[in-house]
Amino acid sequence: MLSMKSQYAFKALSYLTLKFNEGPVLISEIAKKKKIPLKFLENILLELKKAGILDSKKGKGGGYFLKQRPEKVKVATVIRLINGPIAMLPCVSLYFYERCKNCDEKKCGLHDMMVEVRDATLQIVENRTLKDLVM
Amino acid sequence: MLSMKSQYAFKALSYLTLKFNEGPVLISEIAKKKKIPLKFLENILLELKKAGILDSKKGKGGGYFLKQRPEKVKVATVIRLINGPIAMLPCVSLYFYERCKNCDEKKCGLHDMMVEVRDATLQIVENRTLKDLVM
DNA sequence: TCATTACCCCACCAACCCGGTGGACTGAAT
DNA sequence: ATTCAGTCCACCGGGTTGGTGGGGTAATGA
Repeated sequence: MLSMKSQYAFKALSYLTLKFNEGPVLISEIAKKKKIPLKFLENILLELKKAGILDSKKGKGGGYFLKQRPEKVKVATVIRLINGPIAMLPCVSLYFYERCKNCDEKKCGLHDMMVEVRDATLQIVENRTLKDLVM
Repeated sequence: MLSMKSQYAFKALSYLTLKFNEGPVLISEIAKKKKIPLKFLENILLELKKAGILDSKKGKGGGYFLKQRPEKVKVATVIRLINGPIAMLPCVSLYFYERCKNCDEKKCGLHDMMVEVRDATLQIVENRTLKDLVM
């Protein structure tokens, strides 16, 4: 399941997508409109900024805004960044791979099935962007 | 991600599937063969029994065994039991549904996408059984 | 320049979950 | 009665989740 943090991230990003090209948006505005705890949102936005998804401007008239066009930001990227692995097992994860202990991947039925699940999921989240979230 | 507990559950169930119709299997045998901490495995098997997937026999010659035929036990059932929801959001879960707060399901882009992910996943795990894990 | 604005950063918190352990008890078979 | 093996319950350390508080610092604009 996606954590609260991930859900907040998507809400905030949706909001910033709608406000794309309208200049910086205050954290407090996003927090209020999307009903996200202010300080918690601060952390999330900062993390998204460090990952290169958002950018910010300090001082009066400052705030956060999308660094890239909404259709350039894949949903999968955001999930991996804020929530972690998309796959159901470490041994089938593309970005967070870890070998199974005591289990031969070559002939593990669970492994094979989870590869299928992973691919079916990626098929969707790798091909959707922030733009799709607000349409 | 599936928890260790879930992975242990699948390992144990695979083993019991191979030993199907050979009578009760000792917890200690499963623990040893599958390298699962004994006491932890105890809890897991008990949970699977309470859910009607396994049955057990006490005393000498006792142990655990599958209550139903391996092809009758869906992977999805085991995941839901030991790991919890399969969906990525509470508001798209079929068995663990919870309403989103401050988010209209009718027009939430994330919601719609997660319904797709859920269905793609269920397509797989609802149609695979313990038997498929050992083939 | 200088105050204000608003992001930046760090430390901390309670509650919960995960992975696992210890010990006592109960029921069945010999 | 004894032994075997599952049942039950309580507990535990450590990590994660979902926050909160407070001060620091960079940019703005008057």
